[in-house]
Amino acid sequence: MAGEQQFSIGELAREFGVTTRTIRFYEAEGLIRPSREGAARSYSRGDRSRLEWILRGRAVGFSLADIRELLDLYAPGPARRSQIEAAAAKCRARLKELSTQREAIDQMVAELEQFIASLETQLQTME
Amino acid sequence: MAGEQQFSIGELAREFGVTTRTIRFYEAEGLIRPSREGAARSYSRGDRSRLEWILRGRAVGFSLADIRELLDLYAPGPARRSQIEAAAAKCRARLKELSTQREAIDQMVAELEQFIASLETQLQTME
DNA sequence: GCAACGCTCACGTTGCGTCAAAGTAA
DNA sequence: ATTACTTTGACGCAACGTGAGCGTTG
Repeated sequence: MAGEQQFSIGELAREFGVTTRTIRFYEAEGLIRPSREGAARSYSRGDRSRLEWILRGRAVGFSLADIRELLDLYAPGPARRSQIEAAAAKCRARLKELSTQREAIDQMVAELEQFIASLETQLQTME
Repeated sequence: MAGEQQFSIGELAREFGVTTRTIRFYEAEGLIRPSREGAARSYSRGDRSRLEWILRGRAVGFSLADIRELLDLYAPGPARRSQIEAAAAKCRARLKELSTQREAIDQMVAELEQFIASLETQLQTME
């Protein structure tokens, strides 16, 4: 029964494209609790998927505080209904922010294209 | 010829939904240079639209350093041909980044919607 | 014996928030 | 005289980056 695969911090960092500093920071913030082999951190599969989850949360723009809250949904056994509803509300709020961001990007694209055009006509009139 | 409208820092803050601290911070970073009426800052229409531009840049995720660079492109100058061409190149680079960002946002939206759906089915199975 | 990896401080950075203490205008 | 607005510090915070200086493992 020695089939329990463990990972070093460097392996996880390479796999997920973050620095070891980031992973240690999440531990200092109480988001992961890897075991130790001597002084070195040793990550189980559970730890690994927990980290993956954190990074996905980060990728959609959640703060670490948000992520901690969402992680707690799956931690203490049965999540309460009110917790789940709160989580869904947060997600919907984030969706709204994202659509605002999209609009800003579209505006910015239009402006940059206009600006480029004006630069090009400037080049035309120079010669 | 006294038709030049000026704005207070508070007016701009309210209009654009930011704090006065934010606006002063941008000034400290050299992004805006309002005139003064006594000790108080006084913003011209030019200053106002400059601020608007900064905020839109911020909304699409540019760093203040990025924004400063882009603002410098708009700034009136001797405008040599090579400079204009460099500016256009930078703008096109930004455009590429923006389309990448849009894709990232679309992905986030999709993931968040999925996650919300999973939360809702959880609520269903609770009762 | 040395490179590659790990560890723990600990200070630096960005983009503001959030007071404090004080001046000014209606 | 009170209220609303402004000013300049100056410290706090999130989420890490970036070393320093050291131990350990192949």
